[in-house]
Amino acid sequence: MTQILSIQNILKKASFSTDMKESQRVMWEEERYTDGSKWRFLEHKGPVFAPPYEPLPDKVRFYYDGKPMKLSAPAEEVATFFAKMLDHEYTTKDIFRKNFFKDWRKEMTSEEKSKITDLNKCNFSDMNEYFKAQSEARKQMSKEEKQKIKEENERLLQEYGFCIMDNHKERIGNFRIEPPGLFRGRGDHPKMGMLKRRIRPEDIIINCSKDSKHPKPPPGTKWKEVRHDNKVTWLASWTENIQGSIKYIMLNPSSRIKGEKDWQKYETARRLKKCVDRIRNQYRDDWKSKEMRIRQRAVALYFIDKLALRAGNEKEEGETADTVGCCSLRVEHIKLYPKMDDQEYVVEFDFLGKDSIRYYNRIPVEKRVFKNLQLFLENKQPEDDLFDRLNTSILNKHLQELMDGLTAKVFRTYNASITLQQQLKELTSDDSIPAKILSYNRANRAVAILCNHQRAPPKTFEKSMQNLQTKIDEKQNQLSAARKQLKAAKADHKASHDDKSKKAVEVKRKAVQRIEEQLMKLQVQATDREENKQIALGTSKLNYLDPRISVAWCKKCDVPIEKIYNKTQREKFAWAIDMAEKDYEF
DNA sequence: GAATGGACTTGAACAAATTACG
DNA sequence: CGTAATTTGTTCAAGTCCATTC
Repeated sequence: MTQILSIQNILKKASFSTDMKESQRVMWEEERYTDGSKWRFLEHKGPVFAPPYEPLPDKVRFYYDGKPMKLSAPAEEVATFFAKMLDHEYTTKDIFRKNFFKDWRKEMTSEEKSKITDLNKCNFSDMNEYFKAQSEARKQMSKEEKQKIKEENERLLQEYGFCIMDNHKERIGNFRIEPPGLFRGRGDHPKMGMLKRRIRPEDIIINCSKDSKHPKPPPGTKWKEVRHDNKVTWLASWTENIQGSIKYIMLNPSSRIKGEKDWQKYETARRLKKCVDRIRNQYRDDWKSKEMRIRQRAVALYFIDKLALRAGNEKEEGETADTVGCCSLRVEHIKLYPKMDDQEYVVEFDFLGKDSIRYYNRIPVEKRVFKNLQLFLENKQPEDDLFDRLNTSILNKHLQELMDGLTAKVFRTYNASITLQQQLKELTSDDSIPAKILSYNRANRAVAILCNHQRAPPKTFEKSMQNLQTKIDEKQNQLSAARKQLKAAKADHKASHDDKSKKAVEVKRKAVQRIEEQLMKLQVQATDREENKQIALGTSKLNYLDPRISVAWCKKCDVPIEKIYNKTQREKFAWAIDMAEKDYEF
């Protein structure tokens, strides 16, 4: 309770606002509650369901064992899910095929079931061609047809894409129900290929306020339930059939409820900044503890702090891909090197983290940490837990005692934001705007590397790099040509000393200058792109970097905010754009 | 405490829209 | 102007963390 109250007080003091009028801002402040409720009034139109299945035209055939076969509608629908994915690597994977086939058979009639017994004898290529042709046809549609679709989408957005929460019209994040399809788990997921069933109104729980106009279910259907729970922020939910977890319809990041939460997150990280030295001293001390659980806790916290690792909750074995975070690291995920090249006490990490993204890092650690790790590894098998006396619950309980509201993920936020701030200070030159933006991207990149935000190198990367290089070469040729011309013009002017030739010199000088700038811009672009090959900047920008740092930097360096944040990002960070001055310190 | 459920944030992949280019 | 490259937006899976129950 004290925690909630203190947050409320912070909210009140800091005049949280976007581009609202003063009167509205006061209203916002009055709308914040101390009892854990999230809203007083909530009205919306309910979700938009996936369009019903449209059977294939008869000419599109499915072949079993070389012979055409007409499928019942339910079996055909599931078959189309597979047919659409034929070019995808998924359909070559054993688990995917096995899971798909098992679930597909459940949708078959008994005749189909007895006939179709081997997926390898199924030929979906005709269906696959059909869908390719369809999407090609969609691309070839006339301007008018495309415009019509766009207008229909816009109408749907206007009708279902917004809700009223308290006194504001807010954008909904995901108002469409997920369509049925084949589950695409990441990495080695044991459930990949399973059928994600179609969601019906009878599966949906609606959440809205009692005194609002309740959303109407589609004709002839009913909601599973209509409830009025203002302790939560979601508008609708349903239970998904793959993991049995709940999915939600929630508001867009631009909404008050998400913005305030985001702001709180950064305020918590700033509070960590004030006491991080104390906490670091504490865990360094704990490396010497006579209790094993405390040493483990302290080493794990060191990793979370230094390497920005995720907490690492336990996962149910066999239900998901085998991935780990800090607390769930196993012996097989680290290697210890007392000496490596010219460094001492090197730890090599190699494991699959969230989304089965590989984390690989070699890092020298302090001797005490190294000795502790050796101790933790004693008498263990590769598949044993590295921190056998620790889990995220224990760790977070400890962190809560060190600072109000502190959890493992706050370190990620804190280290990301503080790194951006430091890097911006270090890297920013008083150069041209493109050079400043390169500096910003480099600072952003340092954070993305810290957080291990990777992306698959774009398919066309090599080619686009080459194209850019060609352009640079061309520009260089242009430049030397322009310089020659300038020289000639100067000589001409020296000879004639007339106004006309003087003007010509000026014109040529300008031309050289322009080309130099263009060349510079291209070179900067090439550097930026090369450095960004496998790094994804978006995730840290959206989730880890206190936007006020970026806003302040833009103001200080005279960089228009539009160069850093696009429209959506400006909407999400409206509160920060409004709040931060050029001297803002994280 | 361990297991489970629930709510919410984070994350890469993919699709659509927009911009750059020949 | 049409096409290709790039950026922006959407999707939905996969985490974190907290509350509840036994």
